[in-house]
Amino acid sequence: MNEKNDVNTKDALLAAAIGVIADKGFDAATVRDICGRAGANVAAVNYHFGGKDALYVAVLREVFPKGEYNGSASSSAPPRERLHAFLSNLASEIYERGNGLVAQRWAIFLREMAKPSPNLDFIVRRQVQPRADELRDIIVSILGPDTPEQVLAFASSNIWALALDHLLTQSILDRLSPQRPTVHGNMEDFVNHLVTFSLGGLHAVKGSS
Amino acid sequence: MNEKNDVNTKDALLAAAIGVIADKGFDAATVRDICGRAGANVAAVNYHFGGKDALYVAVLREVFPKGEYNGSASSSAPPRERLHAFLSNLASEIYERGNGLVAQRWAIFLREMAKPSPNLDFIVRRQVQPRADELRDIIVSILGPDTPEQVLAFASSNIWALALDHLLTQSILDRLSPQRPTVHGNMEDFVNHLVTFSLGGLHAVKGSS
DNA sequence: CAGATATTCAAACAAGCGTTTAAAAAGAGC
DNA sequence: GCTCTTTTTAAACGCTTGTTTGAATATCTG
Repeated sequence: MNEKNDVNTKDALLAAAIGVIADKGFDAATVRDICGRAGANVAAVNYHFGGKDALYVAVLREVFPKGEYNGSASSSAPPRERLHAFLSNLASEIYERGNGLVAQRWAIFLREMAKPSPNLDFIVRRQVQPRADELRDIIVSILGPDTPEQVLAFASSNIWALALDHLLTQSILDRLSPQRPTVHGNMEDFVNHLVTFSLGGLHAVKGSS
Repeated sequence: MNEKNDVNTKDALLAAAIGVIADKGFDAATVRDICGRAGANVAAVNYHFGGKDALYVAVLREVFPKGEYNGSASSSAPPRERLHAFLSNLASEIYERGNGLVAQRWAIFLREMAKPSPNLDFIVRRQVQPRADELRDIIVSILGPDTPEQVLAFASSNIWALALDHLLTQSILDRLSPQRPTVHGNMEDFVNHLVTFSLGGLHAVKGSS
């Protein structure tokens, strides 16, 4: 059967694939590169996973585990605190340094967002849906239950955009103002700014509807 | 020399390349596809441009012409009006329907943002810089000249993120809430919402600094 | 018209891709 | 220790990519 070296090779392939795909994206990642990093033969991917596409699916199941996200704060907490917990949690994940699994998760998510594959549905279900549900709940608790659907949709998009911001525009900002203050060194400032800006925007929208 | 058929073929190649690259991105675009659409031979790209990379440079020079952007509103107008003009102009460009040059411009910009090439510097200089300068000026006129640099940088990023939002997250939103109200049909609502939300956020940030 | 130049074309090239093959190596069960 | 199954391996396959080639065609020049 399969016990010792099998598991090692298969796991090594999976780990290598996560790294390469997070770095270069699925299209640019080559089977030879992945097998090279895993110390395995070129044919290993096909033997253990059945092909490059199937390996990608296995990678996504590993990187986006089911039912991992459980919310940022108690739903009974005051709205401002809930929003702060939500944004703080999101920001610390997105802007985390290093090559940990969380960073790779958002890197893969970003690439799928820019160039969707059939697997984006899966990623959205695992990664975005629970957070989006929570955010919507927080917004309703701020704007009130009678908020028009369109305002709710716009506001949700707005706060998502604010949180994802640097993830998406980092390449631009590097070229636009290379000496700008980094987010990493001012994470607390950044999150507080986000909360203040978001709440200001939400209240303004609430008053005008 | 080159007068009739040369110009025709060269222009046809350029037009075809713009379309294909805006659709699929530079990497996924093949010279055979481009030449096919242009009704030219496979060797035409190398003959007229010297290679695929050089063709891409020519495409970018065509799509991002120099000195095209002249600002959205008079700098003497009231801040709210300037911000409205700025966001309205940006939104109408980004969310414009059809395959016009403006739509292709933002499509190429999005792909470069997600996967930067050495040419992103050029695009930023032509496409982003003038708008970013104007936006910064508008924000200063709202927050005041003594605003800390960090707040200014954060606020600029925030409003850029709000404007680019749907361009970046459209693929997500399609999967998250397929029946959401479209932006295209409510452009005026959307822009007004953006202005209100942004001003609310800015004033909140101003008060807390 | 002739001759030089510019352009098009079918074909081939080298390199890289994911995948397949068949034999060698390693391990499991008795 | 021997047999059967699982895993690894080097080599090759078929395909697509961007690019090159050299001959054929078109265009311009004097």
